[in-house]
Amino acid sequence: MDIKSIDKIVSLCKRRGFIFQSSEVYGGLASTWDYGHLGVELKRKLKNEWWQNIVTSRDNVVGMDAAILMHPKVWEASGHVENFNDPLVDNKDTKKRYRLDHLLEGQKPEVVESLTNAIFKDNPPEFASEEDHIVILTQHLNDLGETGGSLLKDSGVRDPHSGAVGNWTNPRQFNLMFQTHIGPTQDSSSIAYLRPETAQGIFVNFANVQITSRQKLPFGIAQMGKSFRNEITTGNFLFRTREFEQMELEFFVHLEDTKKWLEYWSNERLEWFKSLGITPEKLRLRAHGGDELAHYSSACYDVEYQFPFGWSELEGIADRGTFDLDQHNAHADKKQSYFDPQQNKHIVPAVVESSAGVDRAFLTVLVDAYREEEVNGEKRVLLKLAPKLAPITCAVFPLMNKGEQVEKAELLVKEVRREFSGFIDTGGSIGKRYRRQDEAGTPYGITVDHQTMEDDTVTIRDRDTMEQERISIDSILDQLRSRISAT
RNA sequence: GCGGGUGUAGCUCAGUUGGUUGAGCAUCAGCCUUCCAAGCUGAGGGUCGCGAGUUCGAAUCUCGUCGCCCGCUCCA
Repeated sequence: MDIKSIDKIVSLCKRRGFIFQSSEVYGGLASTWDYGHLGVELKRKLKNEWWQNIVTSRDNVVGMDAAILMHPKVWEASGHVENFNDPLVDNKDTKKRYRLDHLLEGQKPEVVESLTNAIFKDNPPEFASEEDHIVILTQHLNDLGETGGSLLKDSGVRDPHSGAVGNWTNPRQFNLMFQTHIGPTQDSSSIAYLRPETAQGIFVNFANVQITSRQKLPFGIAQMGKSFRNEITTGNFLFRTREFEQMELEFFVHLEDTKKWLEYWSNERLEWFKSLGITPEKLRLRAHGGDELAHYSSACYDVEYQFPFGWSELEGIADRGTFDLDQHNAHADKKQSYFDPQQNKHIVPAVVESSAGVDRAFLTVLVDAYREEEVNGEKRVLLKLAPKLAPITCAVFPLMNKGEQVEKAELLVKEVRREFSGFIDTGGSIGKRYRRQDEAGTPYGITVDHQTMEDDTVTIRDRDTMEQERISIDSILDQLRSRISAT
């Protein structure tokens, strides 16, 4: 599948009612998308699959649902206020952009020294380490504002891409958290943030949930919901957006067991994606290198999918140690701890996190399902969605759009709807109606014909094979059940 | 944010040196009655992304702006 196929999927999504661009009538809002009538069904089914797999089917995981707005101190404790931003600089000559700290790390010692002298003149502070040195330089350069760029240039900071001294812009700070105000007036005391991850809602409720659910280590708390990040660069359709939905599991364990559980959940999560019918060869687990790890994490696996635009992350499974609970214990009045009966003392549990993007999973399912086939010299576009995920499970057609066949079809679609999502289509030739449903990803089509009127049988047609079988109308629900469970 | 590309009907695209925007598909109504999109008749749908400028006249030329795509960076 080539890179163009994302465009084809965007087009199909709009044409069939999966995804529309947000605020389209006002010219659109950058990288925000709305789910249409088919999209919302697919998304709900995807989320239900996750909840069923992570929460409902397990006795050691419970769910919760925290508010999007939280006390601002949550984000100070979590490190997001401090760390969730990156000063960036651009080289106007090469048009390349760098994170300032990464850029400085790669410079020669004399360049760093020259910068240090320029910033601190004659009394530089003590640097605990080389890393600390870079952090402090980055901070000061960022604070310099108007003169930062020329300072970089004068100190001879080179562009790793060209090897030449860069024509640098002033460093600019991007805070990735959306700020808002609580209360009718916008004074500074009312600043709040839209959460950049759902995880913190779980951490600050750890003790509440643990005590009320009477769970013992190891156990998990799961949540799904919207999160917001002011991404510098968005794109690839639904892949990177500023408003997105997460499915997160925080699994609390004894500190010495994190490695074991990290392996366990990494494999569980990879298998889950496979269970959605996604091509296994296009899924992989990739361990993070040391330099890729987030500030809170000591080990991490990504579940990745091979998109037309390359291997990209669907989900991160991370060992966060005791970082989060420690942070809240240091900042908050109320302590988050666990009484371990074996050791007869209070401990701070470590956590293994699995954090998946709903919209990314949605995009993956669509991209993976998209097919163009040649049938009798004609192109057939279909979505080979897993039947359990398809927005419409079964469409019903009267072969002729008249009289008793239509009445019968209306009765049958009602029957289908007792358990599955059904849709009746009376318009156009039967072939055209099958193809419409192929494009929507509907796995089964039931057709009422002349024979139905004589012996109460109908044909059921399979989307993928296009083969039909004649069945009794009494067995429709049984047929659908067994066909779905067989996939 | 910077660089490159792009924007005409729901979708895919035409549109000449500047002169009243077209096609195919889709949609809707009717006819036809047929198990894999192409039968017949008719209808609806566009301030050519938006705003200025040049011009007698702009989809077309210029500038600005917004959205989308690719790259740089970051992440779910």
